[in-house]
Amino acid sequence: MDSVHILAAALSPLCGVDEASLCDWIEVPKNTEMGDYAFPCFRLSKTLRKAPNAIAAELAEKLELPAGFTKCEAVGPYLNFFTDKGAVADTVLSRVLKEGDAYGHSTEGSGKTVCVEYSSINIAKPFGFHHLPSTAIGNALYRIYKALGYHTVGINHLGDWGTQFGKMITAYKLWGDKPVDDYSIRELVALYVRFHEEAEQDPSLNDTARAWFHKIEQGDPEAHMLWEKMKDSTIREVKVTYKRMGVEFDSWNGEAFYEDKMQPIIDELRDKGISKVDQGAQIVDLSEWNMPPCIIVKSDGSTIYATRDLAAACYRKATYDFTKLLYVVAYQQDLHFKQFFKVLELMGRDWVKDCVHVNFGMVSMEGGSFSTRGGKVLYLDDVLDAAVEKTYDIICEKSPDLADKRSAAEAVGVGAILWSVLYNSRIKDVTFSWDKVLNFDGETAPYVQYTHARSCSVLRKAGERPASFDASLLNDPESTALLKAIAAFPEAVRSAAEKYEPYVVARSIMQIANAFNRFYYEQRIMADDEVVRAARLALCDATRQTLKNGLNLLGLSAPERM
RNA sequence: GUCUCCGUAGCUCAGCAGGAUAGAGCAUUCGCCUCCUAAGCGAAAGGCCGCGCGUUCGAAUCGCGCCGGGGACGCCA
Repeated sequence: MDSVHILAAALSPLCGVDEASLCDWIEVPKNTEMGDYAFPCFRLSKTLRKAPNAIAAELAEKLELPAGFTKCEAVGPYLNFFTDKGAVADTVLSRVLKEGDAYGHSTEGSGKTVCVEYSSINIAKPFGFHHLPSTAIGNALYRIYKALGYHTVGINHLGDWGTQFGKMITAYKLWGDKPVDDYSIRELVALYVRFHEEAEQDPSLNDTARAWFHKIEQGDPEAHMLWEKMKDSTIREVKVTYKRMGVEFDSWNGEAFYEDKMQPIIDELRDKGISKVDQGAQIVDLSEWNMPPCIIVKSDGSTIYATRDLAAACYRKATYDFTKLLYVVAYQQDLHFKQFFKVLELMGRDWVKDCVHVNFGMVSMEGGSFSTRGGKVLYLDDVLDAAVEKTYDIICEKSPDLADKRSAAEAVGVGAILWSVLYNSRIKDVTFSWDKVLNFDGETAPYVQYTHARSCSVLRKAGERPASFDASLLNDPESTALLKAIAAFPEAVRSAAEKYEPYVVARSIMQIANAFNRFYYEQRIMADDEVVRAARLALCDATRQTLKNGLNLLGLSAPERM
C-alpha cells in the first residue's frame, strides 16, 4: 500500500468520503516545502458546510498520524503531510540498487504483445534527417514497452514497391557501370535524380520504367533480381545507421510483402457491401462520419496505401495477436489513419480499438524543404557525423586524457541528435538548424550523459564501499530532491508508455541529472565521515543506475567516461 | 470552404484527469574550480499563459466563439 492510500484510509472516516475519491483528491505539492502530500479541503466545504480553512484545521487536530508520516499541518485550506524521509530514502535506494538494470521496468505487460511500426524508410532513397522522429520515437516506445514486460515487435514497413523501382532499373540499365550490389544509397539516388532529369527531355523513359516495374510484378527473373539487390544493399547500408542509434527491428516486411495479401481484403469489402464502385474506383464511402471516401482500388485497377495498410493490419493481427499496434507516422497522415481505422471497424475487426496512430510533427529545414528529386536532402548520417565530430573536439579539449575518445564521442554525438526529438511532445514540429542541433549546453543528452559519467567517476574513485548504509543521513534538501526524482522514474516510464510519449522518460532523467548536479555541488559525496560517505555513495550509485536505465530506454548509451 | 492540430518569457519548450507565488533551457548580465569531471552550480532580468464569454469555491488547464499559424481534404505514401 502506498502513502496516498494510507492517507486516504486515515482521512476517510473523518470526512465521510470514500477512500477511492480521497486518493484522487490527494495531491503532491509543487513546492516541496509544503510537504510531500497535500489534501485540499475545498470540496468538503459544501457537504460539511464549513470554510475550507476551518476544515483543514479541524482535520489536522483530529487526525491520528498514520505510520510512515512525521507531520501533518493545516496551511490555509490545505492539509499538508510530511513523510518519514529516512524510511522513504531507504526504500528507494534499496529498490534501485537491488533491481539494477531493471529499475523502472515491470512485468505489467507480460503475456501481451505490442507491435510498433516505425522508421519505414523507402528503398533506394536517402535515409534523411526527416526520418529521425519516427525512428527515434518508435525505437524508444519499442524499448519502453519491452521494459514493461510486453513482447514487442518492431516493424520497419519499408517503401519497397512501386513504379519508382521501374525507374531505378531503367536508369541502372542505361547508366549503371558496376554491379547493383556495389551501389550505395547516394549513388542510387543519383541514378534516380538523373532519370528524372533525362525523362524531362525524353518522356519515353517513363514508359520503359513502367514496363520494368511490370516485369518486377510479373516475377521476371532479371527485374526481380535487380529490385531485390537494390533492396538488399539499401538495407545493409541503413542497418549501419540504425545500429549507431540503437535501433532494431524484428520485421522488415514492407509494401512488397503485402502485394499478395490485399485481394482477400478487397473481396471482403465488396462482398460485405462496404465498398462500392465510384468514378471507376472502388471506395468506401465515409460521408456518414464526415470523412472523404477511402479509396481501396484505383480506377486503373491498382491498389493504394490504404489497401496495403488494411492487409498489413490484418496480417499482423493474425501473426502476432497484438494487444496494441502502434503506427509512428507523421501527423500529415491523421486523416488517412482515421479513415483506414474506420474501414477496419466497418469490416468488424473489433481489435481496431487497439490500433493507435502515434503521430508526430513536421520536420523542415530552416528556410527550405526536403525533396529527393531536387537533390535537397539532409542525410541523417551526415547530421550524426557532424555531431560526433563536434563531440570529439569537445572531448579533446575537456578530457584530453580519455582513453577511448572515439567511442565516447559516438555515444554522445548520436545521443544529442536522438535527444532533440525525444525531449519534447511528439506533436511539436522540428525545424532543423545546425546551431540548434550542435548545441550541447543545457537540457540535452550530453548533459545527462555527462552527469552519468560524473557519477561513475565518483564511484570509481571511491572504490570499495560498505554494503550497508544509513539512508536517514540523506536528509539535506539536495539529497531529498534527488531521491524524489529517482523515486518518480518508474512512474515516468509507465506514463510514457500510456501516452506514447518518450519525452516523459527524458524529462524524468533530466530532472534526476539536474538534482544530482546540485547535490554534487552542495554535498561532498566523499565525505570525511565514512557513514555519511556510504550513504551518499549509495545515492550516487542509484543516480548512476537510473540515468543509465533511462538513457537506454530512449535508445541512448551511457558512457562511463567522457 | 470543411475537418484537424497548435498558440505559455526575445527564442525552444514543460506544466493541461482544475488547486497554494506559472516552471526549465537557450540567448543577455553578473558570480563560483588550492576539494569527487566547470559538457557543472548559483543569481539577476524577462509573462494580461493569443482574445472574449461560460462552467466552478477556484481556469494556463474544462466548454463554446473569435483571431493567428501548421496540416489534411478521391485515385502519392
